[in-house]
Amino acid sequence: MNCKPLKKEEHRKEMMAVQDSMDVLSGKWKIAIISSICYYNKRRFSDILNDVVGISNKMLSKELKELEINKLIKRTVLETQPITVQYELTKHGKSLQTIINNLTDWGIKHRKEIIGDSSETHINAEFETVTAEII
Amino acid sequence: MNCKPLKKEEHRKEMMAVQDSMDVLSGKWKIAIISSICYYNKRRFSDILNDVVGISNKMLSKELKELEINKLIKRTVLETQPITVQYELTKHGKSLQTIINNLTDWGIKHRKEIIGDSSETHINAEFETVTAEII
DNA sequence: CCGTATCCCCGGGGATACTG
DNA sequence: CAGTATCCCCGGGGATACGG
Repeated sequence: MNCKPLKKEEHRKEMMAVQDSMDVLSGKWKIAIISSICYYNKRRFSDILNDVVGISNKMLSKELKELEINKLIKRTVLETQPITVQYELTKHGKSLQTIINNLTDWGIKHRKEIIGDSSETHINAEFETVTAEII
Repeated sequence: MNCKPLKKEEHRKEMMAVQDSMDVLSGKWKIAIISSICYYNKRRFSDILNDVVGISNKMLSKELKELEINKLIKRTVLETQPITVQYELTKHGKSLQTIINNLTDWGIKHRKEIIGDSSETHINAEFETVTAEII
């Protein structure tokens, strides 16, 4: 988005590229998953399931598959008993760090901009726990 | 995502921040809209409707509203006849440029990584035109 | 343990028509 | 022109159960 100096044609290509990135990252849980794996370096299915609060096994399976297709993570089956599976970031996956750091910084700026506050909760956090079953 | 050196608590905060950013950006059309406005500097509703291929007026209206709530764009009603409305990026909106540039660069890298190719079409492009009605 | 299969619901979002 | 209102469909995604 260098805005001004670009010809329309180049602008179109830039937009496609951004969209490609977003397609890879914008799944509901992608970043949380990447972050979990990155934080622990190597991580197993059930561990990630615990790290990423709220995700179902179905979704985790699906998101991991997509991340693998996009070559961001590597999946390794360990011949333990019973079988365990290990996930880790590929080089390509690690190359996301800059992006994620920028998104982090901007997210903090944004929070201040919007609510002038750096409270605990995620801005769009859901509050199911509050509305929990009464009956 | 500085991965290693962070305590769990800080890691949690970082993830929230990234998620805040993604919530703002990951709408189906957000980036295209921002990009359109940025490219032309000031832009009207119907113009954006044309720029962003495939978007409906309903969605455009909705997305613009969200962008405005997040203070990324400024909406100005012009007292023309009939009325026209002008959208432009706020300072906060413009602060996204770094992010979007990074996403652009990464998107290009990613395309090469995945298909070893820099063809014309958007990776996940839909191909409805091909499967168009035969009957 | 690591997923897949099945069921089912809800809301995202398109098409179209209408208003100020 | 710049949206709202209405209708309606489809698939994302949760809960649960099952298989290797």
